[in-house]
Amino acid sequence: MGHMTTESKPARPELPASPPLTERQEARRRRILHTSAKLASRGGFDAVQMREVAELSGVALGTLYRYFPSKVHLLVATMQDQLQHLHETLRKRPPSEEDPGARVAQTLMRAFRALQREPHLADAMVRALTFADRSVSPEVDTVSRLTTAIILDAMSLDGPPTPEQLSAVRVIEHTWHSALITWLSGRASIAQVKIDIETVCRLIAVTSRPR
Amino acid sequence: MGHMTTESKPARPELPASPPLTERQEARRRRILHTSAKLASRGGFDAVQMREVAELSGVALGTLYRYFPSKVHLLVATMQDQLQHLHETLRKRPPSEEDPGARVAQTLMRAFRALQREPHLADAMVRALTFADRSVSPEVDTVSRLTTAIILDAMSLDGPPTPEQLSAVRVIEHTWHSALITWLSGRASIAQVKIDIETVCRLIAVTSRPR
DNA sequence: ATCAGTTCTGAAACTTGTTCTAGATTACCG
DNA sequence: CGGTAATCTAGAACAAGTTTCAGAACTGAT
Repeated sequence: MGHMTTESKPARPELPASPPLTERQEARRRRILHTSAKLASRGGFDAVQMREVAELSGVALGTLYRYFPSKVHLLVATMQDQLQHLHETLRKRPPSEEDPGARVAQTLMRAFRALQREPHLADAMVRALTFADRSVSPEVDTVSRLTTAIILDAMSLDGPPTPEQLSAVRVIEHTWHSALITWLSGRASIAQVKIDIETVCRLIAVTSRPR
Repeated sequence: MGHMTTESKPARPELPASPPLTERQEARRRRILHTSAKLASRGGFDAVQMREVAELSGVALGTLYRYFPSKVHLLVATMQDQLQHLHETLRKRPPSEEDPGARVAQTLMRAFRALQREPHLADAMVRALTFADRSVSPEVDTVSRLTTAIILDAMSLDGPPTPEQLSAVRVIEHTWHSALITWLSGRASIAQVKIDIETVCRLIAVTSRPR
């Protein structure tokens, strides 16, 4: 995979992020993300080829790399994008269960069903996420924050979450990502993922009750 | 990363696995694994370069690929190897805690400290593990079974584990892998990983008690 | 409208995983 | 020991991620 060295970079001198993007730049960015999602839906991680993304987006390869400094950056950004949509969708139909743990489980299973409809896209995004090295940390962190927000939303707590609840949420996220990976690589069935999610969601009850 | 297509392969026709290896073949395999671990210890996933592994192992590139059909296969096999060692080491000093959950947490923290001594090696192995696609499933499954065995050992149950306990162990494994990734990519501190492990290990208490 | 600086393009080059091929070596069988 | 099939070697070739560079197009300020 080319270089992908783990060296520290001198605080990326460019990147169209700090200065606000012009309209055409925003459009380019959007076009690239769209192409990326389309190719990913077709054939997963391997099907997203930088040259092809550039070509289909009507952009030079160098430009693609200016917007997204690596394939992993691109796919993580794609995931951010998709997660935003998901978050909005989920917001509209809040979970119906009573128990907070059950609500979270229900929400995650909804998300899981959405991923099942686009397994290749899921593959590309999740693989990129777990393969990301330190240079992608900020972007991965954003994804993580989004996921946390979705779970906390599902819990619909009265007040702010306790540290214990936040720990439980972290563990739920861990389980969620890892369970997805086992499913995507064919080592776990859908039913198994469901069980794992339901199992980990019991932690919410544990951390809500006084010990 | 070259090809790495996701297509199904025709049930690998060769591979020195089914027929027992000759002595020289066993030696070659061992040499390769050793080189792999050495390079990985130096610079992580990226530092394990197939040409260099071949050269340092005194083996042609084609031979390396005959023994390990991809870089990910090689690194997962390396992980298998390391896990065996770890398992034996852990067996010698069983955890001292009373509570099963605490025993598991203690064991995993020991393993974590071992990984901290070779963070680059840990990086290479864990990244390979989570990046593995379907073609590596059998090997990844072996690693998973080893990990399960280590955790079950730490629990030192009286009888065979209940299905609920097995679910808890699965979730613990998920958390373990994912927490390692966040640590390796610099998004979580050692202390944070510790908290996550301790949090998830509470599930053992939950699933041991009658509900 | 012009100029300077940035951004974008097109194309080649480079890196590393992976595959392929022709010829040597080795292992095993009679 | 001789022959044959499997294995190994050396090296080229190929694929896809990444970098680089010269020049065209665009932007913003004057």
